[in-house]
Amino acid sequence: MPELPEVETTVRALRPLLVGQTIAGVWNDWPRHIAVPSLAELRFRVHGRQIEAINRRAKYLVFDLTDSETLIIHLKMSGRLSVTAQDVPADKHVHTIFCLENGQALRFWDMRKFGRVYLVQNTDAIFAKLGPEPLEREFTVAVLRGRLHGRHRALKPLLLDQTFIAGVGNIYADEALFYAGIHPTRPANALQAGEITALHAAIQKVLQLGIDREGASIDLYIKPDGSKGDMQNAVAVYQRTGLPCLTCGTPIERLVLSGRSTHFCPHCQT
DNA sequence: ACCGGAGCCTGTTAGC
DNA sequence: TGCTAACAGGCTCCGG
Repeated sequence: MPELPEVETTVRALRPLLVGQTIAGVWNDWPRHIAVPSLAELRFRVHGRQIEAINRRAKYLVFDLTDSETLIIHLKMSGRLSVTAQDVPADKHVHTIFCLENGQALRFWDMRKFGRVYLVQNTDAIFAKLGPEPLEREFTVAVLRGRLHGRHRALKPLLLDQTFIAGVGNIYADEALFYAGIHPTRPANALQAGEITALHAAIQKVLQLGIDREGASIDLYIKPDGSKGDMQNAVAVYQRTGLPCLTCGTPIERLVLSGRSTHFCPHCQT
């Protein structure tokens, strides 16, 4: 399940392989992969356009193309991107391929077919509602405090809400609450000042750790070169149900909040 | 305005 | 043993 660190790792790996390259064509065997526009129009509009830059916004990969076209890819929970020679046979789970003029191809592997491709000239419709980028300088303790104010919702589902904060998913939400020492069911507006500071620090800490370790290869995520990340070896609570807390030894517990599995230490998180 | 839940998918796993 | 049903999860849409 690619979250901010996994998407960032993917962006960094793709950049040297794709920036400056020109798109020659699009192969697709599952048109619903293309959210907007139609497959036919996407083919027409990306043909001959060069990839000028690749960046990340929330969990989206953002490819700036020439002529103000922007190609956006969301990996959702099972998406993987890789760059290989065009003549490499496609795996059955590859549903979209961008062929390049240099003989290489960007392949979108997506076993569960939740991922989506967008091609737009104005990204506002896709990005307008997203919350702040948690690793940007603008995301201060005061900003977090302001966004928590007046919210009654439990913290875990709130951290997963992309309009509240962008890029955090199930793994890093659990990890952040653990390091902040906050129980996942605590209402957002019940946090003390010190807890908000701790939560802010914990969010940044776990996301940066995830980037430094090149993502968590827990479910289906692997890096574009096919190798695993290393963050799965550094999780404190995620999918560690029944195992001893790294801090106090108490068995990690699991509960379901808003339909999402949630892992926490009942002793350290209050 | 806010929030929870269904639905989209398919490989894996638990249970009969 | 072989089969089916439940499960996982990011996000959008719908209803309370």
